[in-house]
This record gives sequence, structure tokens and C-alpha cells, in this order.
Amino acid sequence: MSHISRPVKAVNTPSRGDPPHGDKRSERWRGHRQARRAEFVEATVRAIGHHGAEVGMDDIAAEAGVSKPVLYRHFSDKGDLYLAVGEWGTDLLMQRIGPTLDESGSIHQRIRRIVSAYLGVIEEYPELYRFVVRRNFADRPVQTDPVTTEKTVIANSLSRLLGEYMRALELDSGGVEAWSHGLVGMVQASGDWWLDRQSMSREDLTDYLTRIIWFAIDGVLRSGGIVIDPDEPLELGPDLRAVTGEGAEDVGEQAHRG
Amino acid sequence: MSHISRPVKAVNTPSRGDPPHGDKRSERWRGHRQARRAEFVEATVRAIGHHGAEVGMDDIAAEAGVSKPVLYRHFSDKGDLYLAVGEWGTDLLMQRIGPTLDESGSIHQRIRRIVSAYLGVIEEYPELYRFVVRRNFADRPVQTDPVTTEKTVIANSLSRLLGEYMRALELDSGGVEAWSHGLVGMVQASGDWWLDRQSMSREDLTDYLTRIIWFAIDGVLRSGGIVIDPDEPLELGPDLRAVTGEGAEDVGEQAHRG
DNA sequence: GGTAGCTGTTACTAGAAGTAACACGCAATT
DNA sequence: AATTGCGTGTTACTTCTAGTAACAGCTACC
Repeated sequence: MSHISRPVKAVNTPSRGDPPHGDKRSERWRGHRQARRAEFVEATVRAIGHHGAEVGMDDIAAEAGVSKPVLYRHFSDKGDLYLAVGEWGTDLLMQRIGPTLDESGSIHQRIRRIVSAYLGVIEEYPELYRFVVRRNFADRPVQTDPVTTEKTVIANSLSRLLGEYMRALELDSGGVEAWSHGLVGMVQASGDWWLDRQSMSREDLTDYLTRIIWFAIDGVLRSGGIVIDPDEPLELGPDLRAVTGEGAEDVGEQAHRG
Repeated sequence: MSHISRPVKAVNTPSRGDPPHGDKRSERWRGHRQARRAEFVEATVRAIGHHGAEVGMDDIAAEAGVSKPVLYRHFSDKGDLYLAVGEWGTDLLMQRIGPTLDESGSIHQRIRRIVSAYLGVIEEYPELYRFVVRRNFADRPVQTDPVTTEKTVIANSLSRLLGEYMRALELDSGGVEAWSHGLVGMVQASGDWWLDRQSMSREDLTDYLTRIIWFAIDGVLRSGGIVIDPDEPLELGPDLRAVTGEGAEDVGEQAHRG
């Protein structure tokens, strides 16, 4: 056991409002704690891979090579760990989605790439997916529920993106938030269903979802008198280009930068 | 305690492949058991109302005026009870939706009524909703998960409905299943979000959802070269009328009959 | 040296799901 | 009338897992 003695240099968390101790013995561990959390999250992901979505804390601790109390020093409880795992998954997803946002392409292609990235991730980590998305924690207040949180993050960034588009095109943006959550839910539900009974190829499902998502968006645009060809390369004004940059950046902390 | 002594006459379960005992002492209880299950399910719903979605089996038993083991004679385990509660909710929903299917009206109106019924139910029983929908049971195989089951039931009947429409209109129906699950998920996710932060009226959300659902369906139809006015009263051939009857009937056992 | 803040352990508690074992009541069978 | 099948109900247990207590050691700052 090469324990201890690795306070890991920097890690950029410049100033999160902690009390100004003056004593540098607390400062020193900042980065270390983050690294440790990450380490445990990864162990959890591995444990889920081995044991399935029903892993217990003991299994996770074992996978991480420590005993339970150590885990509980870094995560207040199971929900907290789950939340972190959820974030891990979201980050992964955003890493896959992020780059595709910078690529040019038609709307169809853009939607397709996002959907495809999502389905790719859940196909790659089915157990993790079930652990994070299919499992809920009713014993915790809704606001802190990992799934809700993560879905909200994604839906919010979609909201922001769509909202900017809508406002730029001078359309009523009142429904944007509901639609965003709805679309996210649609993709999730479809993926969920697909994962259980893989009755069609990923490509096919991607196609179908892309189409219906586009139809939904197109309908909103049409009702505002705007018609866009989904297969034409998308022309973005500087405003909207900025938007896509913001939407992605805001979510996948470590991703790209336009 | 007016216990025992109520084997309830008939209840139509004509022949579910039980061993042919010949002894009528087993026959006698058939109906009673069903009635008892229903009774416990209702007690569970009440208990959820009092204690919130985190109710324990003890609470439920107490609410029903019995002790735990009695509960376990009628439900193999918690998941089984949850499944039954889910069915109760689905039945309720179908009772609300069912009648609206027989009413005439434009597509917009029809979609609207269904969405509105759904939102009405979850608004009326928020805790029950959270209990059933937001809570999942990862400790059980996916196939038997209450939520999945109930969503599948709804999505399947939608599938059947849409599929018949599509085939009647000679369009590719390959995506119907995915779309159905997606649409169901969309409504659920939106309702979920709305329930947590009621940032708009139920009417508004109903409008927005109705619009986007119609847009999605309209897109599919348009891509097949068919254009329908969503505000025109819907003309149904005899085939399709039969379909709507079947789709609903298949789900809400006790509902109407065209 | 003293102390802060980690490292780690074993062995416990707490609470909820689910079970065992027992006693009673009714009605069909014998 | 007695037996027997299938319910009624109970209290008190076991089991499982999240979470905790209590203890001991290492390293770096003061």
C-alpha cells in the first residue's frame, strides 16, 4: 500500500469561499481530496461494471481497495457518491458531445451526432447507465437527486441554446424550458427502452430519434413562419455561434473552447 | 375488526390455469384475494398520501389495519406491491383518458385531452406519482420493474395506435415503437420537471406539450407526403375507429367500450 | 514536540425488508 | 361431527446494508 504522501500539486480550484485559515495545513490537501474523490468515483464505475447496478458500498470500497469508512470520509452518503458518479457520466457524455458541436454540418447532422453520442455512451456503459439513470433515490429530497440534477443540467443547457435561437428568430420562447426537458426525457426514455430490448440497431434508432426531434423543432419554427432545410449546412450568425459555444462549455467543464 | 367471512361472490376470473383441484375450498377464495389485494393497494395509496413516497411496509400495514405478514401473504415483496400500486395509477389514468378517446374532436383536441388528463392525475397525486414513477427498484430485474412495466403498457398501446395509423396511411412504421416510447418519456419527463418546480400553469404546459407532440407527428406524416390540419375534426375510417377502441380497451380493463 | 489533517482498520448500530412459528375461524369434504 | 384446506391474524425473529464509533499511525506545518 503506497498510501498517503501525495497531496498532488495544484488542481485549479482557485478560490472556493472557505474560511481563511491562515494555516496552510488545510490548504495542502485541497487537490488531494479532489483526486481522491475522482479515484473513488472511478472505482465505483468499475465496481458497477463487475457487480451490476445493485452494488453495495462494501463492494465499492473493496474495489477501491479501502474499507467503507474511508469512502464515507469523502462522500457524505450513498446519494452523494451516486451524484458524483452521475457527474462522471455527464462529463463523459459531454466530452463526446462537445467536439461535435464545433463541427459544421446541417441541423440533421448535428442532432444526429448528439443523439448518437448519447446512445453510444449508454451502450458502452449499460450497467452504469442503469445505476445512474434508472435508479432513483426517493429517500432524498428531489432537489438533490442525482438523476434529476444531471438531467436538469443537460436540459438547461439545451434550454439556453434553444432559447437563444428562438429569441434570435423572434419567436415565443415560453415553451422552451418545457420542451427541453421533454426532449431530454424523450431521448432518455427511448434509450432506456432500446437498452432493454435491443430490437433495432443503434443507427436506426439514431435516425428515428433524429427525425422526430427535428420534426418537433421544425414544427415550432414553422409555426413562427420560419422554414429551414434540415439538410442544408447550418448558417450561424455570430450570436448563435456564441450560443453553441456557451451551451457546451457551461456543462462539460473540461471540454473544448471555441 | 370485521375480519374474515367475506369470500365475495363471483369476480370474473374464469379460468386461470390452476391445478384442477376439484375441491371447491380453494375456488371460494379467488374473488376474495383479489378484493383483498385491491384493499391493500388502496391502503398503500393512502399511506403514501400521509407519509410521502418513502413509506415503509410497516406504515402501509398499519394504514391497512393489519400487520406486515398479512401484507406479505398477498404481495410477494415490496416490488410486487409497488407494481400493483403502479397498475392502480395506470388504471386511474386510463379511466380519465379512456372516455376522451370516444369524444370527437380535432387531433389537437385529442392530444390535449390526453396530456391534460395525465397532468391532472400527477397534480392530484403528486406523492403517489413520485412513489411510482420517480422511484425505481434496481434490486429487481428490469423486466419486472413497475415503472418500466407501466410505461411499456402505455407506450405499447400508443405504438399500436400509431402503427395502425401509419400502416393505414401506407407509411414506414419502423420507428413507431421507438417514437411511442419516446413520446411517453417526453410527457413523463416534462410532467416530472413541472411537478418539481411549478413554473407554469397546467394549461400552459398542456398547450406546449400538445403542440410539440403534434409537431412531431405532423413531421412524420409530412415526410410521408400527408398533410393534416390539426384543428379540423378528425375523420376516421372504420378501421381506425376500431383501433382507438382497441388501444384503450387493452390498457384500462374496466374502461368504456366503443 | 505538538497538532492538523489526512491515512487506515475492526466492529459496531440502526432501520427496514422479509420470515418463522404459532393460534384461530369458516366452510367444504368426509 | 370431525377433518382438512385456506384463509384470518399475531409477535418476535433474521438478514441485509447503509452508516458510525473508536481507535491507531503517518506527514507536514507551526
